[in-house]
Amino acid sequence: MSLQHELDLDLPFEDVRHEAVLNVVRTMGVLSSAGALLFRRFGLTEAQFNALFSLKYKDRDLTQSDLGKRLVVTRASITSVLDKLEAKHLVARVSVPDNRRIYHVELTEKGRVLLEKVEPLYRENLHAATKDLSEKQCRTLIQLLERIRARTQEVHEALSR
Amino acid sequence: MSLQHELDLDLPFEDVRHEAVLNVVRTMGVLSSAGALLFRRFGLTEAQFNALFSLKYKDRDLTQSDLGKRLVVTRASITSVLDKLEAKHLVARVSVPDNRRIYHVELTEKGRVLLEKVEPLYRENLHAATKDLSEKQCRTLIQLLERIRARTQEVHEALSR
DNA sequence: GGCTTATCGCTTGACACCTAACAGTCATAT
DNA sequence: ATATGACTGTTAGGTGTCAAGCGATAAGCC
Repeated sequence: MSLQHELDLDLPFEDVRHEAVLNVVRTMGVLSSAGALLFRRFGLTEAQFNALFSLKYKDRDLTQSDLGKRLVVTRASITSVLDKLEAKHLVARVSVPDNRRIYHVELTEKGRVLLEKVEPLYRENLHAATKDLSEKQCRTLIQLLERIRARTQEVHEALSR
Repeated sequence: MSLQHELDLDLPFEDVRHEAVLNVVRTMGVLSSAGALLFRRFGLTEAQFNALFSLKYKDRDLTQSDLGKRLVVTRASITSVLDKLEAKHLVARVSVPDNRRIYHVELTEKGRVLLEKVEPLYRENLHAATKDLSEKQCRTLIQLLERIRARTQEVHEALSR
């Protein structure tokens, strides 16, 4: 369905670039709420699932700051997400002898077991969502979005100055 | 820049569909933070700007629920956003004689003047962000995202049941 | 008229996120 | 050795969001 109709707009978009950007925003919204619905069945939020997922596929020890970089959120946000996960015994903060400032964050066995149940459904939904796209079209999409990100980051830097 | 590098991941994605979906998510994040940076200069949040923008281009009276549909947020969210905007005298809730349940939301003169300053910069950034895309590529992007949304909504409905 | 049902806006509580300020720890330079 | 600066994780305060539930109002039905 077109965005114009989806948002109950009376007039069509006059600017295809505007429409493209809003399509990204809207698609994110749809993906996000479908994800939230799935995760909630397991008592998880999106942020919590993303943290667990990152921890499962890490290939080296991650500090809270490292995790923040991967999830693109601030250290302060990571703290609160990990607090929730730790309270549920799904992750553990492991002290590092050499450096008492940092923790290494690890999945617990309980966390691993839970993720084992959620992840297949997550991947299933992921593939259902992109069912109408060929692999080549996926790659086209990725390329187009990368271009937008590159330019948007320039805009961001320009605004920061 | 590729998502793998951008997120400081050590291994490449093994699943192009997963990569595509995460690209949407990440692109939204970048667009959103660039937007937030711009709007903040005018004392606005993204949600507040979106509300003002919708109100400017409405072609009929909008209730809070109508506005919620266009912005794809719940009525509860609209209430708090409008509270903030009303406190700044940028919008007004106009009572409707025929139906005492509803308000019609209007831009005030002050709101219109403010938007007159923000909107050109918003559009400028929009075009900067999509500078590397031809109009045709924009349309391709839109089409690909529409397909993802359609399927994702099916997933959402399946999960709701 | 009187009843039910639906809709509207609002309130509350929970969550993720941000910014800013903080304290502890490490590294470095003086 | 000691002071400075950089880095890490935490806390506090505020925003936007949602879900669930409320009272008020409107619309439809008997």
